[in-house]
Amino acid sequence: MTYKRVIFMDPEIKIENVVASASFDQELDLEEIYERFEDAEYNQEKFPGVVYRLTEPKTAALIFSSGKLVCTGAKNVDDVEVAVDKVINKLREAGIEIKEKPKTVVQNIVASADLDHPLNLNSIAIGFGLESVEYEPEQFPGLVYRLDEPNVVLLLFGSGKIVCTGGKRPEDCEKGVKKVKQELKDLGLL
Amino acid sequence: RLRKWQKRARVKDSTERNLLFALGELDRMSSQLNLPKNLRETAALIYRKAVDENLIQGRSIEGVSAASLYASCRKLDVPRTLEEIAEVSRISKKEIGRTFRFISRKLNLDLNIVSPRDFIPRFCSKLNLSEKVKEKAKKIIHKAEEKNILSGKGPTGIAASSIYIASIECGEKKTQKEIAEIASVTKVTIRNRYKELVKKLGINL
DNA sequence: ATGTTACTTTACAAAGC
DNA sequence: GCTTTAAAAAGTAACAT
Repeated sequence: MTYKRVIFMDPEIKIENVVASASFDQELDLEEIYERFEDAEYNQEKFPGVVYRLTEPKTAALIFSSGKLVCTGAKNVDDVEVAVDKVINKLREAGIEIKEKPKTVVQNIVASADLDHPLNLNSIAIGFGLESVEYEPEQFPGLVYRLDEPNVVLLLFGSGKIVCTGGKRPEDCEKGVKKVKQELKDLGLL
Repeated sequence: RLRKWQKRARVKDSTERNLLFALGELDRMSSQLNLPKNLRETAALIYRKAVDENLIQGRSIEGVSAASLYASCRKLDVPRTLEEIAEVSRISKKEIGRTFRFISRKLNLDLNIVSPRDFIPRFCSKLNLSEKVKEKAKKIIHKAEEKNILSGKGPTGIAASSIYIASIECGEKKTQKEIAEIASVTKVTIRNRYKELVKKLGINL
């Protein structure tokens, strides 16, 4: 840990949630899974997938009859793999044949960061341009800022805290935060 | 050819029927809220523009009407709360809010950011407060803006708290409950905001 | 009067209505 | 479009103590 990390991780971001998807290339009998899992939820009327929660890592898996799966709640990309492995083991223990582990694809990463400096959202909205920003304090306390490169959405708060979402890789969030930080500096708002 | 012509006539027909319905909605909501004529006209202009840009697709006419009305109030810097608009509409304030954000982005309405100051004249009038209270409340807001202690806070809550403080300072005290009802915020919010304003602006009550 | 819980916003996949 | 899942930010609201 190292040098490289210290240098390139500059705008320390904390990954709060990772959403990923995967596909077992086979159909699954959700009724069977629901019966054999002690703690799974399944209400067809409510939602077409089985909801299965893991405590370690604390995540939730949504299992569909098509054999596709969604994993949410992981605090880092590696935990997604751990969670999916546990779901596979659980399925096999329940007597459901799973040929091999599918590739997981990260679909979204939510991260938080702190600029350690209060922000004037009014000035930022005007400085960034009312057309590229959304700030409606009656509806939500955060200022919504959409970036094209990287393709992420940032929520800026008066406290200086930031939420970055929409990234596919941790670097997307890193870059996004770095970019707003620089833009704020350029406008003399930080 | 004849079919094509008939189809066009039918489309034109329904478009006109929808426009009439929307204008009727705008008029109905406007009268219920006692909005002035120029504001109704602005709302109609915004609605027509939304139709021209095909923004109604996938949205209800009532929702776009309510959002257009909210937008026109914003355009003229005499904002109503989403709560107030929702009260005279069948659409929820959540949906009116999303529709409003959508059309204001697409139509480049370039609206000013809502300032708590914009609510002072209307709220004070409803509370029968004097010109002196209005001016004092605006001064409080101005100082708070300079100190940047308003970012992210709801403008109606700040307007309400400023009025609460100003009414006491001017000897025309109104209760938190009275102000809360007119500003559509809870008394808890007024209490929290006024305590913060008093503390951070060094006001002695 | 305070405390807890819950809802607002952002992104994203999944299958089905 | 909606439904469900997760998580953060800060403000406001609703209901309980």
